[in-house]
Amino acid sequence: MLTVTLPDGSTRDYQQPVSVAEIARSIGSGLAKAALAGRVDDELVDISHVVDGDAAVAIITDRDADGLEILRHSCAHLMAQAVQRLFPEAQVTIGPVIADGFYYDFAYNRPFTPEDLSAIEKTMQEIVKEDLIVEREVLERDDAVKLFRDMGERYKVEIIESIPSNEPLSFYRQGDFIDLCRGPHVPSTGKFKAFKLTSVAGAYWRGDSSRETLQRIYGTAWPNSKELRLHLLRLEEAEKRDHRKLGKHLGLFHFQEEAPGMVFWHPKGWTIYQVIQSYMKKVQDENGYLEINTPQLVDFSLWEKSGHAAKFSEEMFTVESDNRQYAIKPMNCPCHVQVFNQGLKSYRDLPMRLAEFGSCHRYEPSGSMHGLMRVRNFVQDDGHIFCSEEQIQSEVADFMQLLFKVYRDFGFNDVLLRLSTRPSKRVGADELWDQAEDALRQALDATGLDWELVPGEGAFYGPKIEYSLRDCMGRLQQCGTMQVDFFTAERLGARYVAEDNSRRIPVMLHRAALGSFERFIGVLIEHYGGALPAWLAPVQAVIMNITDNQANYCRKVEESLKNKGFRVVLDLRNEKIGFKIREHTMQKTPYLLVAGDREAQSGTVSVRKRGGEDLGTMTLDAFCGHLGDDVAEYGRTSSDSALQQQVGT
RNA sequence: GCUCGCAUAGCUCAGGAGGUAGAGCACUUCAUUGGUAAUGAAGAGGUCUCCGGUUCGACUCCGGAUGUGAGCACCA
Repeated sequence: MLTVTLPDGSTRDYQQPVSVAEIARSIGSGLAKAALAGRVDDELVDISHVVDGDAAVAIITDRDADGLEILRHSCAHLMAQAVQRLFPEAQVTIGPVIADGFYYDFAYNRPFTPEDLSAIEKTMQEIVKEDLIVEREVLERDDAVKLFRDMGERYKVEIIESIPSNEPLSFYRQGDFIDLCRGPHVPSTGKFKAFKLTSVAGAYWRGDSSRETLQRIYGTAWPNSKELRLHLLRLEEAEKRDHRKLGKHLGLFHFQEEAPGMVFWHPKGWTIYQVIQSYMKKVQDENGYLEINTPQLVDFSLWEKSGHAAKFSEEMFTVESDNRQYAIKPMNCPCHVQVFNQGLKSYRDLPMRLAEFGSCHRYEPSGSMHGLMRVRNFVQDDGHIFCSEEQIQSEVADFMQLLFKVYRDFGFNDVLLRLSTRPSKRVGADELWDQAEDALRQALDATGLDWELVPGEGAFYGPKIEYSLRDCMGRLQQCGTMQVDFFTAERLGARYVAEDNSRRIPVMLHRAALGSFERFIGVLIEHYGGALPAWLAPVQAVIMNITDNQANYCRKVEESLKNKGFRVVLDLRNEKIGFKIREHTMQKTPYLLVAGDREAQSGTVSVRKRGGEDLGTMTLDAFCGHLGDDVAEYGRTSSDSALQQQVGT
């Protein structure tokens, strides 16, 4: 006799051990059919799993997040089986679940082509029709090694051999295909309803660039074809919002072969950049930062002293002049220490917050560059806070307030916080790392927000908090950073006089809110799909005449709006009004002002928003008020966001 | 940097057994002065990314370089 408690709190008694599938069947035949797996006392299991004691049991279907993940993981197996049917020489390696789908890496003597993908997809459909039972088996490690060695699957053998020998290993078999897997999996291959193979790419075996390249196939899987279609639609939408495409279309910037990874900003793009920069300048002023500016070229020896050359010399641009080796600065920190070092500093000077819109050059690997998102020349909204150990926490907390305000003004309410701790290659004593990591941990806890730990991803000189924005497509964009550094100040000889007249080494906090202007603008363009809010829009309003009669009136309107500080342009071209409306709508100008004879006579403008909304005819003053309000709103959206409630601002 | 693609007019893209190319939009000119997402006509515009090779002949085939795309790796 055993009692099973279901998620709704109800209980069911069974006379003898019972499988999850049987429990599902005893609840209802519909559920039995939909069952993909089970959750027994918080552990995910196959539906064949037998419950032999009192337990809390939930039936997992594809409506469940876990169920969808299981479906996708099983779909990776399905794909591997199909690949091996079509290409018996292909060796299997690993095939995990990723966001929205899965991939599987194969070792094969040639890359897969798009034609191969459709063939594989077809074979997958066939296997689905065959509705093969998926069975779990447990093998001893040595038996497992033998099994896969006999099949000639040397990658699997390597994986199995790397697992401790005393662990029994589970395998899943479907027809003639067997794979090492923790599971659980769907009960049979008939359970898949909607999947699609999306792309192929090379990937390194075990993620190690010194090892062989495998052929990776990406796929996506959903509970039904409608959701699959929606997903594909979302991908299309994302493609339309691609900042590289919009940057060209809206005339914001360009790249060219002579300066790979470096931006040529056009007037409109540069306007956006300048608006953001003056906004950040203001925010920093209000928060006690002192803006500075430091040289582009700095003798290589400084980078040796700071420790950057040892780790990044390959990625630094260098210039030789007068037999001296200079580096084009890849970062601003060492220069900021030089500013701090001028004059004897007292504890009374701390915290000293130095900020610079610092242009940096880094020789990024060619394959890593991506539009504005990853470039070789970028400008950070960089800042270094020199402080005492006691001041770390409040400085970190203050910075977070600044950061959340900034993000909210740009229209981002969802921020993900991650703490990256000591990497294997690092400088300094572990006790200092303990201290630095603790300081950040406490600062994170103090926000009351959730945060994630990412072990081993810190900078070589200290742990860091990374702030990622969730954009409107649900993607995470890492922008802000806060890093605690106990080493650089010491290496570069920074000292201050403490209360007891001793010389102490200041702690250095490296911080940026936007990260880089380039990347941040890229994120903004994609987040807004190019339709930037009025405060950021390079052109806030366009004034259009209907016939030449109103040209002078339009010029007056332009002048008066410009005098009020608005960014407006005139369009007096000899074109029909519909044509002009269409063009400026496509250029995503927030406000389209039309002036015909009626408006010219009454001193008004007819106002249309880029979305097509007609605000009617209003006086110029009324429009100025409207636009002024809109600009003052920044990009702030829903006032009830969880983030705002939690940080209480 | 690695794997595999891609590179044709300002932009978006066609094209051809290897015989130096085409559309739409944009641009210029002319006509048109029209009230909320495309007025009409004409014109101009190209060393088909670059360097080699094969060939009577290469934009097309082969090799390389550069840039770029999707991933991977990297990211102070």
